Amino acid sequence: MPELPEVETIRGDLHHLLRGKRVANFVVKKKNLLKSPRTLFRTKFVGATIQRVTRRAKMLCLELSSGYVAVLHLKMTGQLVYQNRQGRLVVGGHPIGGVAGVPNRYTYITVRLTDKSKLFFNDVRQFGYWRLVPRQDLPAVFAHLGPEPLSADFTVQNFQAHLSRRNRTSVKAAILDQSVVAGIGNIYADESLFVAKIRPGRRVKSLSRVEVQRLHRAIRYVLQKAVKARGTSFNSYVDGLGRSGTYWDKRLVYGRKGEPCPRCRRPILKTVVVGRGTHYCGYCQR
DNA sequence: CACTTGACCTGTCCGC
DNA sequence: TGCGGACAGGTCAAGT
Repeated sequence: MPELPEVETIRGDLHHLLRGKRVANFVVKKKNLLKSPRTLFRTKFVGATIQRVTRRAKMLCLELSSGYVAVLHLKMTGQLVYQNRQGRLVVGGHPIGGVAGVPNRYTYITVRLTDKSKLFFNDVRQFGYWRLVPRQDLPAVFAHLGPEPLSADFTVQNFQAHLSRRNRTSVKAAILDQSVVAGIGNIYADESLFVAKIRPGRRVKSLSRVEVQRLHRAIRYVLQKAVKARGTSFNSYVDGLGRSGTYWDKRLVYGRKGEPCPRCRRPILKTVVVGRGTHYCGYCQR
């Protein structure tokens, strides 16, 4: 699931829930999900206080009093579920229902805090990971990433410069490339290209200056709208913290094959671009 | 060098 | 109902 809006939603919730709490215990049931040694987690994660929760691209960072940062990636199916000390599952301070049995058989990491609350990491496909890196190494860890699309340094000029390094690919491949823009995934790529009225398979090189401007604007518009909606979720329980985002209802083309285009009412088409399911309007997008 | 494809895993859905 | 195959929101390494 998680692209920038979903990860940002989870970040905000977790920041309020975890800030100032100390890690009491860390249990890992699948060690392939750890990209740093378990012993490092025992010495630099356990016993440390979580000072804040931040985000870069689709990664979450738990910034620790030990001078280390836990860097988490949810990939396709990773979930973080917080359980308060009474055993209730909580989002943003409000108890929630609807999360199927947590912990469950896909709970591969459990963090117990000293106040008896817990953070569970579930991941059906086991693509997600946790790393632990010294804070001063973060710039190197993120060195390959392009600009944050919702930050001030994501200007048209900056976007153009990063895009032009992928002149020969499709524009969809380019905006999915995290070194061009950080945080866009398959859903928001299709949504942004629809708003910009550009076909996903167009070569980057063929884009006019105006089209690049439209795409830049569209990316910001779509991501902002999705963050406000708390992201997208596919069913009642899979947003990262157990509550569903509402962007799913607002989506324009993604997952709408055969449905009428919101602009011209012609049916939305589905093809494959860069090996990914791709939805677009064959009339509105050129 | 730039770009595309396969691999990593498991679950679900669709057609026969 | 069972079974095989395609597909799923991400990203690498390996291949062309």
